[in-house]
Amino acid sequence: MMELTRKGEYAIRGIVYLASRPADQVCLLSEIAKAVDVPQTFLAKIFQQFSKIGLVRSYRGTGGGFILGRTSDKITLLEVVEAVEGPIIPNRCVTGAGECDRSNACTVHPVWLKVQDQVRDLLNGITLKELSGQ
Amino acid sequence: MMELTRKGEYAIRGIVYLASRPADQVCLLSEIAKAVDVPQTFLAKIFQQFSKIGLVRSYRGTGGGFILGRTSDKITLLEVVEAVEGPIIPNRCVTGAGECDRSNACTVHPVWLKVQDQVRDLLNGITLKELSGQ
DNA sequence: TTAAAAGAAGACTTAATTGGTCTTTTAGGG
DNA sequence: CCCTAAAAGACCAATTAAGTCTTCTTTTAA
Repeated sequence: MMELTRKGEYAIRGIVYLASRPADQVCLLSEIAKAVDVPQTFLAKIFQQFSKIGLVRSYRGTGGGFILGRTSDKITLLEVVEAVEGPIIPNRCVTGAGECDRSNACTVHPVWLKVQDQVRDLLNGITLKELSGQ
Repeated sequence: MMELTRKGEYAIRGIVYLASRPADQVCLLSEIAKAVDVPQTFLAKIFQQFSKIGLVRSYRGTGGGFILGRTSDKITLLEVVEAVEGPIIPNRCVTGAGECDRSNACTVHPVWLKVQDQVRDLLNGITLKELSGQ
């Protein structure tokens, strides 16, 4: 339970590697994929998601590649994980509206809320800077 | 991410219902399934898993059914969840031996360990007694 | 204007989830 | 001793999700 998918694992590996590179120079996807041992085609989609929400900035064409969208101390592990895995929701209960049709009886509800909070807090306290050992 | 599967949801619903019933009388699977609105065939498998690890005790034949394997204050939500969803492991890293072949570089490892600990602690602190409102 | 690179869409494969069915075992009651 | 109620167990099937690869488009520096 609670296992990260490959996608999430790859996402973390990839962006942590990017964070470990000089901040001012673009990094090829092919380089990242090779360095962290992830299928490049898969990593491409992951970085597209990152790009859409500004976690990374992309440059196309010759000399293109990726750089971080913000400095590595301003990007949290929570953002990275949620970018590709979706929001952290231990149970349909905690999503709110109508999802928990048994809400009256659902005594488990508050427990999941607490789990959600704790995990989010913890992941939110970790930045790429720390993870990349800079 | 971190979402419980149906199986986990059903498992909780089912055993919480059982905990809400008189402790000294066996309860039919068909009754539980109907009460918590879960396919009986699916719930059967879940309760078989419960039975194997002693979370519930089963009686076959006429007048058979299920009762809790221990009193409801001695069964935690963690046990229930792990019984059907497997151990709480946010990332292959924390499983130990060889799973994290990149362990040297894996700075994320300790974070997942912390997540694992926190979630396990929290779920371990909740008993069926509380959940069943007794 | 061409080659390098990311963006986008989708096809395909494999694995997990969510059930169902049918047979077997166990136990109680007439 | 048979019949019936109930869980156990072994399969099986549909659906969904995960993971991977392919192909084509768009952008842009040289």
